[in-house]
Amino acid sequence: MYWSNYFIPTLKEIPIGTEAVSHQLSLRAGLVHMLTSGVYSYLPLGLRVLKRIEDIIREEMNAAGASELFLPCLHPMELWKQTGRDEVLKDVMFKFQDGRKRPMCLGPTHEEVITDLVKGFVQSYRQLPIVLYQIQTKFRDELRTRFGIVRACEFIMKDAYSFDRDKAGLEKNYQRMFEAYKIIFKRCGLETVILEADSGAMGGDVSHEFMVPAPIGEDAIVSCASCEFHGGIKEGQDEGANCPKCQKGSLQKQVTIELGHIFQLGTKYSEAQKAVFLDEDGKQKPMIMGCYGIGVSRVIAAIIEKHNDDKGIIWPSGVAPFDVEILPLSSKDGGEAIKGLTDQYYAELTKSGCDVLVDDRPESAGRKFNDADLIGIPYRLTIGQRNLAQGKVEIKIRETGEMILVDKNEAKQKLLEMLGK
RNA sequence: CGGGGCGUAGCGCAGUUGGCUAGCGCGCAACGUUCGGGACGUUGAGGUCGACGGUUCAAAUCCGUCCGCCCCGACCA
Repeated sequence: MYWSNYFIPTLKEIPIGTEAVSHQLSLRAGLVHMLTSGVYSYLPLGLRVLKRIEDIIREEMNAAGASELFLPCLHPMELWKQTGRDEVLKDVMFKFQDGRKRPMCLGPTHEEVITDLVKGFVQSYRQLPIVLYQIQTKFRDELRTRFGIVRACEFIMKDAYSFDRDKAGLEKNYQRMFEAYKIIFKRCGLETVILEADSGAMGGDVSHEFMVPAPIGEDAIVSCASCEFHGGIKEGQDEGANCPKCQKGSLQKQVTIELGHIFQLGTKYSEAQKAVFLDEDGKQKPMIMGCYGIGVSRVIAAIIEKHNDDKGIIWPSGVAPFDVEILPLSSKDGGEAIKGLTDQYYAELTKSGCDVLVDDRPESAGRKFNDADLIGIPYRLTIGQRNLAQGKVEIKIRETGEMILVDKNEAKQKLLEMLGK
């Protein structure tokens, strides 16, 4: 991709009305744009990151035996009445009437829709278990939006649902999802704290939250300094109190962002919606359900929150919008050689499976360097007359700031090694 | 939904005890000079001062109502 032919509107100054680093940087690096409070467009660079994260999620969900589908955003209120959640969630639902005067809402979550779908196709225990997931926009009428895409009215979520014939099956699927989540967040460059949690309006008994400690979190937790105990702050432990688990360490307070939440739902929805199957013993039973969510757009904010410096974003390689940025410097003489080499690297690296961005804009060196630091591509290949006169080009590693001069004929190989391609 | 802050050009801001044609920096357009860490000069385009109403000879500035955005809290599948 050539920058001059792409759309990366970077901002030099910090936008007004932003406090969170991730909010500022997602705006400044041209990742997202606010339409109105809590409603964001994803610009090309932001969309690339989103797709990288989605692909990681897809790989791990598929590996865990889940099948991807895509459910509607438009839901008839009739469906929500079946579980009574039209009342429970009435404050967060965007509700309206369609042209035929049917009461409708924009889906804030999809338990009712998926249960309705599955019950129509499954009659026998032989068809279970089933695990389905989707990556889709959710709509919640948040009175208080927060920190840009961290808490928005319209956001992207991965939601998965498991259907089992018995509790043992549910526990097995739950465990698989639990393990998949750990891998997903790790691949996104995030260290998570896993917490046993309340099921809230979702219902069910067992539930775990995947939290990332960050200054802009919405939930406070306490962690033990000497064992791996974590707990919600609501449980009443004070900072500095003795750990209830090991009795030795003192509790430290942390603020966290919730990125994932998984639930063992049981039969709450299947009973209400009559999603039943005929078991081996000839008896009709409600399906045992679990649901598993990840706030995908929120993951972007968490990554930026954890991976940045005063110059900008530092993308972990697994989610970076590009692998390499080639930065040719304009020059009075030698311009042709620089351009030729740039195009050659671009073609060769692309052919080798790298996503490459070329900053071919006729801008000053300083500006291009600063923009490169801001958008945070892991590796930068600088081609300038000064080094080229010695037959060298420069590779800069965004994370460490390390700069390596390499022979121009070895740059491609070196980069492929660094990228592990 | 309670409390606080803010709203002047695409972005960041000044101007607010009422007073001339509303200003600065960045960005943008043109030309020239530059070219390894946000270059320089010259010229230029760009504004319902958030909206509506009021006070006044005169309102970005004072008063009222509303709208929008941000932060804290309540809420949060």
